[in-house]
Amino acid sequence: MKINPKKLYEILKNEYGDPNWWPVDKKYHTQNRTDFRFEILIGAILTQNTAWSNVEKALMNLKKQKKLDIDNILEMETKEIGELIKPSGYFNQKAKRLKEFTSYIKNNYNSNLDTFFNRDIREIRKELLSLNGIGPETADSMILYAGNLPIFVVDAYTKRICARIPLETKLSYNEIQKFFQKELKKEEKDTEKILKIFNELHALIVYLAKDYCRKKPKCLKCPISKYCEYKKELF
DNA sequence: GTCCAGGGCCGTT
DNA sequence: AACGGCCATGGA
Repeated sequence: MKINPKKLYEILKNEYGDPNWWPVDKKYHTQNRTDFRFEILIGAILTQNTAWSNVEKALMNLKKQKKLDIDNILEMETKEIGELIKPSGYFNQKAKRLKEFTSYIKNNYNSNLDTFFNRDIREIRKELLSLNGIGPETADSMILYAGNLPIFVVDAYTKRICARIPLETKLSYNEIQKFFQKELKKEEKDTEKILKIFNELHALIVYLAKDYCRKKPKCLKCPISKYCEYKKELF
């Protein structure tokens, strides 16, 4: 049986419902008069090749010290940032990346995230990619989940699932992204709904990959197994 | 103890 | 262009 991105979305949506993504404690930001989008931007860097449970500990450390905003990040020495974000791993390079990214926003956009995101997506993306430590997935996560702008995020899970089904043979980041965006826009014209699908489908793919499409897959109960050619180890 | 997680950079081929 | 080594913590 054949499957496409829209069908995949419908099956996973039926399986998992509304994903809670990207998790942010908005009450914290309301009380402290900080921008919750900044937490998403920082989280996007902290979660690079790292379990979210570890990122939560790092974000919690920053919140406890009331350092989770642009000016307070920039006031800290890189070493001090590293101490707070240590649970998220790679803390030396991530501390440097956080500081570089944050100073970029302050210096070029006067710390105004509305100004930063209220532009052409391709411009935003190009700028993010020019910063050290921000690659395609981090940039696109920032644009989609902090900027609330329609771009499809590809990660290692998406590539794995595409290869196994198979959905798309060219497995480079850009090819997979183009494929999903084209296919999903083909079936849905409403901009708001496209944004919602981009937002949710990436999250749902992560769930699927964690529960079933693992490195050692659990195809037996996988919700898409009948659409997938990769059924080597049915246990 | 081993494996892996919501990647990206840099050097080598 | 593609690949390997490296970065680091914590949970399974």
